[in-house]
Amino acid sequence: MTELAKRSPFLRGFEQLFALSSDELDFLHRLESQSKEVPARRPLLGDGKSYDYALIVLQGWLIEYKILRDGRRQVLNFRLPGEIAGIDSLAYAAIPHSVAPLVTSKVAVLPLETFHDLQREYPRLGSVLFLMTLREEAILHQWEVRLGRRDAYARIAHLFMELYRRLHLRGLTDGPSFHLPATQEDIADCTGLTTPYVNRILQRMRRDGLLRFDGQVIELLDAPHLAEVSGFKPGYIEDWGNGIQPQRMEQAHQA
Amino acid sequence: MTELAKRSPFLRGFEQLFALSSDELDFLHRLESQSKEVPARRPLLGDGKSYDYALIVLQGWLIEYKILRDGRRQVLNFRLPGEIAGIDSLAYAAIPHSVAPLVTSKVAVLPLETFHDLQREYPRLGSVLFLMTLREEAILHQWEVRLGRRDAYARIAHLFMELYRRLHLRGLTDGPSFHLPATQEDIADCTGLTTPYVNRILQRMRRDGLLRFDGQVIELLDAPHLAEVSGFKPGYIEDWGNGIQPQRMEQAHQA
DNA sequence: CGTATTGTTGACGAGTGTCAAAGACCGTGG
DNA sequence: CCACGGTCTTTGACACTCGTCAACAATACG
Repeated sequence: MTELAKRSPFLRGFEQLFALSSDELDFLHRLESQSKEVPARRPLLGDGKSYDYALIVLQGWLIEYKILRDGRRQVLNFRLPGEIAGIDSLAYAAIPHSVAPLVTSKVAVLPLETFHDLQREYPRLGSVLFLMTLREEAILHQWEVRLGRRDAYARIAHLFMELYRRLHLRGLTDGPSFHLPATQEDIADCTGLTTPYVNRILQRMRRDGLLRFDGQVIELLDAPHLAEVSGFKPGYIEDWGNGIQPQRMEQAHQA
Repeated sequence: MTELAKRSPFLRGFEQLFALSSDELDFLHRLESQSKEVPARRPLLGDGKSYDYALIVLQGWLIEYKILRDGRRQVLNFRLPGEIAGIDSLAYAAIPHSVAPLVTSKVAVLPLETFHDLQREYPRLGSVLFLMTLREEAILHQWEVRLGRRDAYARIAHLFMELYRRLHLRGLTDGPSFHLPATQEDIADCTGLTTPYVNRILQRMRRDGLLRFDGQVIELLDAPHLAEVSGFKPGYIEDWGNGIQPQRMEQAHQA
């Protein structure tokens, strides 16, 4: 149990799906062992450039984003501990977006060559990565709906709900609160809004008694109502499919 | 060559990446052989339901979409010939979106079991599907940018450019024209706009001499300018990565 | 030929964006 | 310990893109 609590979120992502063989475990361990700390806000991967590796997030928060010609920015997704950023290096000579940490974070390099080894020699692990990618897609679909068909209030509420649940699955929430190291500008660039407007909406949410924040800690005071106004349903995050249930996180949480 | 021109878009998707062994070819052929015709606009997969199969599109146009509680709709993506709809059945017990054909189309069923066989016995094919999924993701990223950070004019222009290039890769364009079996309401639900507004924008584009359409055929009169105003860059569609170049399509095109 | 679907138009209003300035906050160095 | 500079948040006044609603025209379809 203490043994298990020490698992990185990356390893837990696999163990949620099945028990790892010791070979597989070794392999994943080796991957993680070469981790390095990266400073906040300094891009790790640049749109249009070539890389022969992807990044495994071990700690912290990364964003994937694009900058338009006129300087506007759209955040495409967050990358939380246990997720992989930049796998598209596999499919593209020039990756089609940038990646940067929001705060000082810890990442491990995953060389494409190693990735191919993984696919060849540990097909079960390969399948898991494939599944992870499919779940990524489901998340992106939600981002599309949010951007295309929800108003500002619902967009922000929905984003917070999503982040809360994603973090919760990883044992990274604290009761109804979580740490969100994003500026209002970041939130604006996630939701397709502008900074001043995000500010006004956040104030309204506070007045409505839906949330509270000091510093970078957000507390969801009324999650059910937030879910209601934003049309948030957690299925795409928590439905683990095919009868495989997510391992209970309480252990890690209270560790 | 005539041999090759007869290949389905699905097969060609694989052959763009490497030469198929005869075993692999047989396997894919068997998949396609069980195709059936599906009528326009009648949903094939329903949001929240369970399926033990995905669909390979052989002919026609499908959309993936979500309906919100209040009836609004967001189209998430198109599925063109050669693509697979509903692979998320793999990752979710309840798929998180609906799928429907825009017009009478031809699809083949891909049982999940068969999919697992594929992954096990034809790892190279599995890799291709993985790559396809990564490219899906890049396309979804573009949809996010479009919805989040472009105005109505650019959204529509960008959408048309994307569709044109995606179709072109499959040899489904006709010079500067292509068949788009979507109503203005469909376009509105792709771009996060409303039908009347889409209508007005389309008129402006016509007046600006950018495009023309009769019936469901759209002709791009000034693709460079369309690309310019919408910030469209085709890299995410055509960059085939890792030195693998897309097979020339002219052959199929003029067939 | 009707009848349903799709496209088109108008008047109006609401939701967000824009721009610019002022406060709050926070780390840093003197 | 306070002053300073930078980043982030908050505010206001105003403009404008886009949505809403409703009617009508055109087109496809059976």
